[in-house]
Amino acid sequence: MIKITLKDGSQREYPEGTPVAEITESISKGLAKNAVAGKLNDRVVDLSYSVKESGPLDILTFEDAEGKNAFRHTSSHILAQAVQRLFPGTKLGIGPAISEGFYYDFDSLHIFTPEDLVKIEQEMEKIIKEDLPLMRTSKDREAALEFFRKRGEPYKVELIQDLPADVEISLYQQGEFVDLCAGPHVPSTGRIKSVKLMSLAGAYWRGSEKNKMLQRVYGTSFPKKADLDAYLFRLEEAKRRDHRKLGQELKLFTIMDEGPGFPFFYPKGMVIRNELENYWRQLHRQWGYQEIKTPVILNRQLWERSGHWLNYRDNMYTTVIDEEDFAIKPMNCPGAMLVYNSEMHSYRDLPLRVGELGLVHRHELSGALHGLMRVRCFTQDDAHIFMTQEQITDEIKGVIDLIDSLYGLFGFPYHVELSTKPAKAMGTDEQWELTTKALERALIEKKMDYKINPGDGAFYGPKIDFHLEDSLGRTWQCGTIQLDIQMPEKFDLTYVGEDGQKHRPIMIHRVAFGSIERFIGILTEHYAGAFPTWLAPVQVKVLPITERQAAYARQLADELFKDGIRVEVDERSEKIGYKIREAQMEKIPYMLVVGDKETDNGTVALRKRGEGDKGTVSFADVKNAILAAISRKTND
RNA sequence: GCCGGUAUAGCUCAGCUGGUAGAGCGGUUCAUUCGUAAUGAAUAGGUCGCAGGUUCGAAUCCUGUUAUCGGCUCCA
Repeated sequence: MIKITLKDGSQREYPEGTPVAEITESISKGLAKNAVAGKLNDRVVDLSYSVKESGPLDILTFEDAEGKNAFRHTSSHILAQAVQRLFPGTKLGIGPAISEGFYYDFDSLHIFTPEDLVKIEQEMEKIIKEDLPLMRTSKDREAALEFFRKRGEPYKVELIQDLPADVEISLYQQGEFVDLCAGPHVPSTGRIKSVKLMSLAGAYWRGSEKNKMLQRVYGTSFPKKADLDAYLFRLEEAKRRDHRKLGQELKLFTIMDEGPGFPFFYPKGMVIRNELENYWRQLHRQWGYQEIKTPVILNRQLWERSGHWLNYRDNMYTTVIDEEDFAIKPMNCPGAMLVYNSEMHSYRDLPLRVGELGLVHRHELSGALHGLMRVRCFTQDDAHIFMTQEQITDEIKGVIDLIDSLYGLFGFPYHVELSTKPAKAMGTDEQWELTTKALERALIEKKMDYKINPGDGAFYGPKIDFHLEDSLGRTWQCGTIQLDIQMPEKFDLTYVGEDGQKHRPIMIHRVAFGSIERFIGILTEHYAGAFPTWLAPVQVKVLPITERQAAYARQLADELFKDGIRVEVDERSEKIGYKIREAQMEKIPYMLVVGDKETDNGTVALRKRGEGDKGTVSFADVKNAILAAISRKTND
């Protein structure tokens, strides 16, 4: 007999070799219906797995991450089976489950079209109806290689060859279809109730551009049709929030053919930018920063000295001036170095915090461009902090606090990653060790959860990256804190210590917004275009019901304008419903409707975004409420 | 950069198998003066991304090119 401990702590005994499915059945019929896999002694297993050892057992359903994985993974096998039925000779790449579904990579002479997806989906539904059981078998290495060679699956052969020697090679079979797979899987294809193929894409074999490009089919699946519908609805909602669409509709920015990756900002987008920058300056003043501005174009020698010419050349735009090479800055640091070096510094000046809203240009691959999120020119809210070794931890902690307060203002969830030494890097391992440890210590002292991102540091130093989560669940790197002892050496930075000797400062590079452009993109999606009043391009719209109230409307607007409020009057001879509809679509936070009644007694009929008609109120009260919302930067 | 899709008026899109361009919104003008998400009428606006080619004839077919969208990170 074996002893099984269930999630609730209760223990049950079963004869050795009882399948997980039977154990599940004995616990609850309902659970058995929803079970997709088991987790025995922390190992995920099939429901058909015969339990031979005692230990804790979790029954996984679609609600569990690992259960979802098995469910989607089986879905990908069904996809591959359908494709091989419809397009015989198609070679299989890999077909894993991913966060929102699954994919399978195929090598086929036939180029798949969106119409094919419909046919494949129908074939998949057939396979689901056939309710084929999935059977696991294992083979030794030679037999497995032979098996896939015979079936004409070169990619599977390559995968087996790369498997570690001691690992069990398992196959899963459903009907005529067999795939190399570690599992686990749901017991039969009939369990996949609702499946949908989403898109087609090219993908390099094993993710390397040196390899052949395969055709990838993306899909998703759910145990219930309603769940699929809910998922599709969420995708639609995400599309409605897409900053590229909203940016166009709300006239915030545009990207034209004439400047791929180089965004234009319209007046309304500039309002948001300027508000963000104003707040940024206010915040940095509080945190003891100074501000500078360095040139966009600087000569080649500088970039050679900083190491960019050697390490970052592929991403840099260059130009020639009077027969001399120049580069358009991809980073602000070398300029800041020159500023630091332009005068002598005492230890009394340190830490010296120098900020710069610097416009940088980087050559990104054309296929990587994406609205404001991935561009070829953007404004970094940069700063360089020059300090002594003793000041490192406090300064890093200060920057973490600054960034946290900035993100908190918008209510953004974020997580932190620590990126370590990349392949292409300057400096010794000891230097990297020292700086990486310093960053880590600050994180530990701040009691922050973080994940290590190996090899993703800047070429001059390790970094702490802040990743925001947007409305699509994608994460975007925004803030970053980089610790650097390379640049101060390259530029021979010094300060005079208490001892009257010259010493080498250590430097922090850091950004909080990251890129103002990207941050605006993220904000747009976050608020679905309904920016809080302090950021809204137009904060108030005064809507006279007829021409008779035009003078009163203008008078109100003037008063608001004098107090710095961004206000417009809609004096067109349209019906009030039409004016309201338009203001609503522009996502204006406050509408002041004025008719004869309001004109006569000096009031307004307030309509607030998201709240609708608030009735008649005194103008002074509304004005004060608006001013308060702006100055407190309320998330309204 | 690579794979696939897309490119028609300011915006969103229609235009079947090739016969020389259409709607709605928006703009302008006029009428209307209206109480909480679209008043009516008239009118202007496009060398169909660009360059070649096939054809009597190309928005439509072919080639190239540019931009854009999705993907190329999730590893049996």
